[in-house]
Amino acid sequence: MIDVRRLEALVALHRTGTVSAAAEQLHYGQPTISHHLRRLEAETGSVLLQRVGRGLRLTPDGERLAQRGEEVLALLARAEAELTASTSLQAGQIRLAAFPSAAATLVPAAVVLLRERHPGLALDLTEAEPPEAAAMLRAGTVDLALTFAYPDQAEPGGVGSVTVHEDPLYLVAPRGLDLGDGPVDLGRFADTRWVTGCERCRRELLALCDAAGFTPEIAFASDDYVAVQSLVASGLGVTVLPGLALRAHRNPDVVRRRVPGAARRIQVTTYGAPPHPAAVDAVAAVLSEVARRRAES
Amino acid sequence: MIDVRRLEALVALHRTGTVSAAAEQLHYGQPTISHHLRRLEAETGSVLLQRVGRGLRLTPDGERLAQRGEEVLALLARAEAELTASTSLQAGQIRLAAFPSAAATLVPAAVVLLRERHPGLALDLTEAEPPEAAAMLRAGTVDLALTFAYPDQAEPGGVGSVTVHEDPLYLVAPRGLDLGDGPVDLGRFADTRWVTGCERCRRELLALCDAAGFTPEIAFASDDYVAVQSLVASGLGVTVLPGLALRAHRNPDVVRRRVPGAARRIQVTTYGAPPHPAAVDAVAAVLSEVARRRAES
DNA sequence: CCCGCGCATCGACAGTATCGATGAGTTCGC
DNA sequence: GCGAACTCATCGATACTGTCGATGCGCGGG
Repeated sequence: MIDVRRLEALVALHRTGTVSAAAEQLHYGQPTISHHLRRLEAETGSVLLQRVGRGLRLTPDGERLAQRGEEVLALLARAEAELTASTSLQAGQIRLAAFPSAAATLVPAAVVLLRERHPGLALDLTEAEPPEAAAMLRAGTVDLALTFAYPDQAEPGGVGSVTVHEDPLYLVAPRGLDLGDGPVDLGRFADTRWVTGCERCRRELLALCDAAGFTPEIAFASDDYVAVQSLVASGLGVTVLPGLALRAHRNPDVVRRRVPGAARRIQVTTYGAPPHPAAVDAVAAVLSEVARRRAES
Repeated sequence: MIDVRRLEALVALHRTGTVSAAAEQLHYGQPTISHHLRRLEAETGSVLLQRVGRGLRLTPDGERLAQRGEEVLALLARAEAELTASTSLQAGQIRLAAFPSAAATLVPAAVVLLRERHPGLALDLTEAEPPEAAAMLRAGTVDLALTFAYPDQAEPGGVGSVTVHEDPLYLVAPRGLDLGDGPVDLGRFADTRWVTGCERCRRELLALCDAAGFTPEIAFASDDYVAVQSLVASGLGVTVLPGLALRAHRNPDVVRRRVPGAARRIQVTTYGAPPHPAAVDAVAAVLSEVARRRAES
């Protein structure tokens, strides 16, 4: 493989016309350029240069190689510039996975903030529930994920998460139902029919009801929080939904009350251990800040 | 500037998936690849790799850089291949300057022979009288030239010539003129009107006539040997033409006789001193051989 | 004819590419 | 659950070479 430094010397010679000028342009000494040129000829087994008077001239082969070399150097410079742009957060494409209610709430806000802070960074969003998101991180399909986890839930392997928000859970009931004031007791709904969300949410619901001393009768399950609210509004039963889902969409025919002590953790999840690429850290920071603002409001 | 060897390590890692396999592919030890990757990250200030389990994975930045690196390596390989092809005479474009009568005789024969010997080499012909040809060699416009010189003529500076053929000179007269047998004596035409060729040929003609004891009356001058023969055929006068010009074109209405001891040297002229690029030497050799064959026939 | 300019050569030094040996962390199988 | 095997990181040693300053050589200009 041709040594690029030698090519650089040839290109500089081609540009400047003399070895000394080439050396100056590259901030080298003149013997260094001479050395590289001689080695380049020896290593390629070609005649690239010709002494003429007190100067040098490129042979046709040398001329063509210098042109090729210019392309190579340009491509290298371009690659370096791209990398620098990405490292300095002036450019880049970050692929983000987020669960539906975050995709509808946190992500749009994060996009706005990211555009403000790092105009060159672009987000590419994919909707995915936490287990899929972890799998996508492992597979390298996405660079970053917004996930959630319920208390005492183990983290999937290979990924690292930082909790950025505690998302309280709400009991959601049809509008006609009088929930009274103060904290709500799930036990009141032991004999009511229930609607529940995705697999993981259903497990958490079962745990909550178990703590309240009963086993709920599940009438319907859907991971679509809009559909779930519609079912509740139509009087099919009650449900428990996290705050973000209710913020993303609020059916006017349902009422809600916080379930004391019940919450899920909203997490920014990355693959592997730090350090992460600067762009990944930047997007993670923006997501954290958006979540924190949401928590304060 | 990014070091290409480090890029190579990154590309190999990208291709193979593990450092060890990359090392094997590049015929290096594993610590060498590790070293290059670490240095690449340090020198670019980027996070390109991530430890995962007992292996490594490329970050998005690393992935992009690996792709760019692949392009760079491909371009380098291509440049090297082109150069090798040229050096081994499998490809190449040689620019040749030749004076008109050689362009019409020697060059076509050389093209045929060249195509036979080195099918990859291509000739690019420019017509030029010897002084122009020397200037073009000096300017780098052509790589090789066919020139001619009369005896005692000094060689222009910066170029080197090898004589490949002695081209005899002929007295050319209208068909009706009886030239008799045996060597022709220019003195016979002291009172005839003369036609002559280019500047240099005219000087040689004057020298020949001077040696024969008279000064010719020049009725017409043209560097076009076809036109000169037409003028002679129409009875305007007589002329002296070299063998190649008569071989390139022979007006049926003229007769010729050798001028004893008069000849011009046909030369292959190159720029500067050897060594020359292999392709230049190859074309020069073919031109020499064609000229030698012509001399023998 | 001599001076200046440009390249080649030489010797020396520093930087580093490379390797083998070894250590640390992870995965897999028994 | 523990050991074996695998993968990468680290370390020290060595040889290579990129780089420079000094100097020699050849050519062109004053």
